[in-house]
Amino acid sequence: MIKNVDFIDKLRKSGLRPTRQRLKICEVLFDRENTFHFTINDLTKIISEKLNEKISLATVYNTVHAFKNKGYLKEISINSDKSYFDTNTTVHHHFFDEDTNELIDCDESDLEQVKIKKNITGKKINSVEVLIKVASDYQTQK
Amino acid sequence: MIKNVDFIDKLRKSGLRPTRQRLKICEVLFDRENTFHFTINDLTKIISEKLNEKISLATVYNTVHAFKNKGYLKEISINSDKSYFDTNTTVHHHFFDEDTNELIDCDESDLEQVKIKKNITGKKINSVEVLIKVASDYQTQK
DNA sequence: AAATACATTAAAATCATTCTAAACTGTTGA
DNA sequence: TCAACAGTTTAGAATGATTTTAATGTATTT
Repeated sequence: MIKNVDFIDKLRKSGLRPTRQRLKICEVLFDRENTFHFTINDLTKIISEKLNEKISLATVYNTVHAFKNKGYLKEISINSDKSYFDTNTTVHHHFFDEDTNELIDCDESDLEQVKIKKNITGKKINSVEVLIKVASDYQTQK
Repeated sequence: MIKNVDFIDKLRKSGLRPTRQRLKICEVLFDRENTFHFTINDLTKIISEKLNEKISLATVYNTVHAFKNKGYLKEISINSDKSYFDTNTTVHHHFFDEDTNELIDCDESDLEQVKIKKNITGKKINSVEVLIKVASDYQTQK
């Protein structure tokens, strides 16, 4: 379990004031064993239902974007109707379960290094991301 | 150049009535040499500015979704604020130019086959998509 | 050509996200 | 310590993409 002072420190070092709201959100996002994937909606629900805290929706958006800009969160695009965020900010790939709308991290050993043989003149590669969509065997392909 | 009768035929065979609006949209999307990537906004602009046609926005959405459902278009998720569509419905990967917001198809030879070594029990893989984000050399990484 | 089912339309509704401007709070430094 | 300032939070309004509604229009069937 991570202590609150650690988050206070982390926030201060990033030039973000450690407010009650930001600390609560830190607890939800970073005080856990595993990578956490969420939408703003998920996070808002956890805050209000599980923690019984009242944080304005605008603040949730502000905070998540602030954390993203500081490199503590990564935004993932699966479909266009919603943004997913990931507490794992390393370069990695994903499985996306179309039955449950759940994102699952791939680790190093799950797929072989993606080799790109062409590059676009004058441009550098910023990221290479693989998204593997899966669904139940009996389902029809989308 | 593809003839209108071809589109009429194609639409009928798909169980879609060949209306004036659908035919116009077919011309824009499918009467071209290369793969076409677009947003609803792009398409609407072409229809009204280049073709001087008036097609209701709802119809553009309806038609694009109908074409997608029939497998004539593919939806691509790059970022969450907009949907991109692609007239190339084969399995293929993309470069995304972050300077211009332009999507570029990869062809077979641009990258080596992506090998997935793990699979999720009870689930089958529906798609494997690679997105390579590029930007000008002098730009800072996003 | 009537009847029917499918399509189009403008406008309203919806949903995620961003903006606004006022109130609030952490931090700084006298 | 406390005033002043800059950074934050907030509710509610605004925005922008997309969907729905319900009325009107049109292709197809008989």
